[in-house]
Amino acid sequence: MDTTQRTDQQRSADRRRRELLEAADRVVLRDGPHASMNAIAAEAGITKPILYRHFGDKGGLYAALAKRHTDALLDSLRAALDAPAERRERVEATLDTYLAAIEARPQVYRFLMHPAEGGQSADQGFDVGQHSAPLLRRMGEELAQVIEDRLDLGPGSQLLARVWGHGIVGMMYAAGDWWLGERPCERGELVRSMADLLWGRLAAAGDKVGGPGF
Amino acid sequence: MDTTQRTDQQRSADRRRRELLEAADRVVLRDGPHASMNAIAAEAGITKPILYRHFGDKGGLYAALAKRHTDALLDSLRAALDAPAERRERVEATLDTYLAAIEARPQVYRFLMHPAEGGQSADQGFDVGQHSAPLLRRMGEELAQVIEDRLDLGPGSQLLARVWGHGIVGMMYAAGDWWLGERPCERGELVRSMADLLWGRLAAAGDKVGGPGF
DNA sequence: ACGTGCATGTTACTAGCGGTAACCCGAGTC
DNA sequence: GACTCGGGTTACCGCTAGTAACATGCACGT
Repeated sequence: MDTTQRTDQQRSADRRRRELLEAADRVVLRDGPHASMNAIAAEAGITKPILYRHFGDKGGLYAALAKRHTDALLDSLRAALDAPAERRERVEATLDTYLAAIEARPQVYRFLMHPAEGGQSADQGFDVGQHSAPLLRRMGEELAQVIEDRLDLGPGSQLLARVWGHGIVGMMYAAGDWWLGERPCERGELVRSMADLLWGRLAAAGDKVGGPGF
Repeated sequence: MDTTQRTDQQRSADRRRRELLEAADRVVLRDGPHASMNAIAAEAGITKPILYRHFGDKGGLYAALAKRHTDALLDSLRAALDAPAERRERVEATLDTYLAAIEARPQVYRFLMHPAEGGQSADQGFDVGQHSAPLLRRMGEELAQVIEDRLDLGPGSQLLARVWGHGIVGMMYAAGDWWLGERPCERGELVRSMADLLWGRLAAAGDKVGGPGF
């Protein structure tokens, strides 16, 4: 096997792949998560079978596409999480970073959270597991790792960290989604409210007069 | 218009509708969220156009189906939330009820969280809003109402309650989904870990030795 | 008794999707 | 010049959601 030849080919293929991904990106941003393979191929100036040669199937293309955006988002989240500041400030910065991202590019967000179900081949056998968006899982695991690394949680810390990682990410997700739809307040206010929740204000709050508390 | 006649017709139509929904239920439970209209019609012993006459389109059928399950789940959650006990106990009971539900019937859960995207007619115009599952939204609003009714949160209580409602529901969702996929622990342990998070243990935890805390 | 609505049901179709087989062509190689 | 081989296309398959048009049976008014 000719090694340099092989690398040349691979480089060319990789360039093509990136071009195709960029075209796909444009289409998904324009048409939403239901962008068809035909449309993507047309945008890239080619026809379907090439896409299939490069990405296997629609799920493969969408996975590749999602990976880019997910990586980018995770990078900025890591940056916010690693900043030199108090814990509460970091938490707020991370929440704010996430919200700013979904606010700035809602279509990307929508695509990442709803990878269009990926056809029926993927879930034949009905595994149930991993039904939620890969982005959520990855964010959850990442946050869990940080929590476990940095916090002293005593026995059972690993499990606790993972539960919290996924839980906090879910909180961010659901509250963010609701906020994005209704825009009931400024971003900062939402951030503060969520941080308050994480800081135990739910447990500390007093009952309202007139009945047993929640 | 003959009123009794009309009610008779309506009652008959309603009965039929319920039968069809039950058939659809069986198919969705068996085949997952991608159950086709053909399959549902076959299970009901009829053919497609009847389904379309009753439910308009696939989204309508799925919405009707989801509403039943969502109502049922929300009823049991309300029961847990309204039990006469301490706040922490109630929170744990509610979390446990939710987790027990998704554990007992994962296919239903999967269906409720991923209503198969509902075709492209629904999101033409690309609203972005309300992208997450209706079940999440409804649970969030419901919980928000309870929080607002029962807790004394001072100024801005309404916004705070809604953020927390959606946030807690999201936490439950993501952690539950992860747990269902990996089964890393008993249900009770997950419940306790989440309650700990809500009770402020994240803020209270000490830094690990060797660096600035999270 | 007889049409006339009207709900219920069917067959047969369209349009579009994901995915694939088969062919096609130009560039490099012996 | 024949020969392979990567990049590309056309034309198709099977499946889906959704619909139009046709059939059937039961209640009604006259």
